[in-house]
Amino acid sequence: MKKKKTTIKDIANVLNISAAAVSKALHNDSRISEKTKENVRQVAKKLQYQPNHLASALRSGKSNLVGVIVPRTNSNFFSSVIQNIEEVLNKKGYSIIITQSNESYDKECKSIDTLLYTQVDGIIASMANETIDLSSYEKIKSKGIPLILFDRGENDLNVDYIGIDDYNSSHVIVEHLVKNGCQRIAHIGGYKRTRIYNNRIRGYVDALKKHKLPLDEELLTEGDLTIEDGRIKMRQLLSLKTRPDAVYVAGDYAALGALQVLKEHKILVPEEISLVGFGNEPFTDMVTPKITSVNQHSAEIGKQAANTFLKYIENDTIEQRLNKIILTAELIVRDSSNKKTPL
Amino acid sequence: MKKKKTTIKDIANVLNISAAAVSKALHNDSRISEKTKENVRQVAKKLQYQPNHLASALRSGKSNLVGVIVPRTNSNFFSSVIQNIEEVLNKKGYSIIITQSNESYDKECKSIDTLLYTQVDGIIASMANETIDLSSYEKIKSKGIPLILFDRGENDLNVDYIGIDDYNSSHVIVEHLVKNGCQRIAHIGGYKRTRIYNNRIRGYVDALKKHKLPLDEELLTEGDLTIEDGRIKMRQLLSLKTRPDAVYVAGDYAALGALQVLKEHKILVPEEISLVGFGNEPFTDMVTPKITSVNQHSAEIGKQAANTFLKYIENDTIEQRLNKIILTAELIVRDSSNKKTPL
DNA sequence: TACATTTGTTTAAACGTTTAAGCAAATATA
DNA sequence: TATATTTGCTTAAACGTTTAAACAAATGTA
Repeated sequence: MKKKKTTIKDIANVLNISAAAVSKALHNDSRISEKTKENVRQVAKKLQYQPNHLASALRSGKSNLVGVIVPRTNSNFFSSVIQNIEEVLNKKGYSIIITQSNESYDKECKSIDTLLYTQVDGIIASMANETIDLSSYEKIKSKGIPLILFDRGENDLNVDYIGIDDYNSSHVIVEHLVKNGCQRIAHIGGYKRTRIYNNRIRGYVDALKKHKLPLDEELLTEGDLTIEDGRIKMRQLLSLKTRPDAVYVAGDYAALGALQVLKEHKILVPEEISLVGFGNEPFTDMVTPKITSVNQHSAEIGKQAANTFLKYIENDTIEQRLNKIILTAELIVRDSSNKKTPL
Repeated sequence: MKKKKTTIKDIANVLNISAAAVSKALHNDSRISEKTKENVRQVAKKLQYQPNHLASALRSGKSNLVGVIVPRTNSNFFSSVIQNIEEVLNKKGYSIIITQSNESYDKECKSIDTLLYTQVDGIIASMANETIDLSSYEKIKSKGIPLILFDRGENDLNVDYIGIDDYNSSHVIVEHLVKNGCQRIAHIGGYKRTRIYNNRIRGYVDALKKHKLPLDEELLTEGDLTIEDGRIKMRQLLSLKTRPDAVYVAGDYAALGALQVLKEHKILVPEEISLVGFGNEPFTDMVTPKITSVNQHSAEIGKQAANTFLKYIENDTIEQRLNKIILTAELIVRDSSNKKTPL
């Protein structure tokens, strides 16, 4: 059933030249005559020659493949990062292999093994929520393969990282809420063990201090930031003796869950409780009221990650080390926190 | 900088046996003694041996890689299909390479070339909206590589296809709207050249006939079904002399755009105009009012696609031919079409 | 004219596996 | 005991490229 594939040798046979000459002709080697090159191109086309990546990668030690690991692809942030990585790398002759960890540590380890096995030339990754043990990532480093982290990183790995300033974003958000007259600001946060969520929490706490607002343990929660998590945490906040007058949620999906609960309780947003999300997912602009959120510059992150990888490829003497590129996030103020009659 | 990678030869040298013996030991060949196998395993572990996929794939002619082509990954439907494909294939030792066409024909061709170049053992694809010329897909077939299409297929390719019954779905939707008292049903459709959208349109037209409803050209539009497209088409419909009393949109994103316009015009949904989407994207359940939509069985489609591929791998004497697996879609009735006082 | 350089090609080895074929030693069979 | 079979390994070729080295022919230089 399997059709015989055309190889470089088949072309060589037709033209009565050596396989080496064909290879060089296809790579536009200066030592091959224009005439031979033209002949090779024609025969290649006629025989529908398709180079065998496995063979060339094996021989040259370069696969021209880059692995990308993301927690999931069905978020706008990640798919936009991926698209931009791909755009930059394709131009330089690289293809990308996308794998999803589904926020699972086990799946992430398997993905890393698969990518190493496939002999990728580099790995660009955003870590799963669950990941604490870094040995899988250390393995990548120990093979001498460039590793670039984005969004979800880890200082201890001592590699490049591209992300936004989470700590500062929290400050900007709290400041915005205070300006709108909020005094009792809650935070539905992610798990502290994930660096970015920890930074958002630290930023939240410090910003409250800065504005001399009470830091109430009850107003600070940790979770996985799914829609359901947002619903649960919001219900929890509503059941407090003194409800918050603003909720800053560390992820848009959870913010959406929170909004659903608020609407179910007929609580006016932002009049009674203001709401701020994080990530600027498209739906934040679609729901009623539109949710204030933070733009994470996914396109820029993708481009920078790809370029960082290319930097190592173009100069393989550079040793990898902790090198953070921190972008300033942008608060997009929408209805959910924009009171008509601010203080 | 590059660390030397451990090969099968390194293990062989340590144990003073041949590389072939090591290879066989690692593959648990029955002709290798338990003792040697154990030794090999230990040394492999100590030297951190990682098999070189390129070499084994080149030699054995099997890459254990399957290419997946989707228009985009940031939709719940596609990312769910992908996740299920991956789940089934991983169990059988296959990894998947995901590529996005971004609905672009050019990008799709490039993706196919990359996948063929990477020597994937099969390709599972959903075609880009733009794609009319099938030569790229013919190329896959001509190489004797199994090709499985899902959601967006094409009869002319004569390969396996897994999808839902679009034609019948339209009937179910129209029936539902009629039962709710709607008489003038519009359809914001996708491009006719894409088979699934064509089927939805045909189903819509035939269902109207069946219920003896007027078929008004003005009520039937074609577009790319983005949010913006939905907004434009909805505005168009509202500007008609006689407005529709129901709108069936062939995609959820466009349905969302349509809903936004309806809300901006303070039109009551479903009281004045009923709305039905397609795809059952999570946000249909999040907006107000919740949008009635059609569940496309993404998980099932993913699993069936993967299993169809495996069928060809397990028995390579089967010739590929047009073989459709059509799943029955499920209408999820929500607020946007559920009138409190139906006929 | 004699030698050096350039041009256009070939030869052969290498990349890291897998695998068919071969072979000696151990074990089974008659 | 002689022969057949099994066990446990080795040898060597192969997969389709790339590339360093070699080399003959053509061209340039003095």
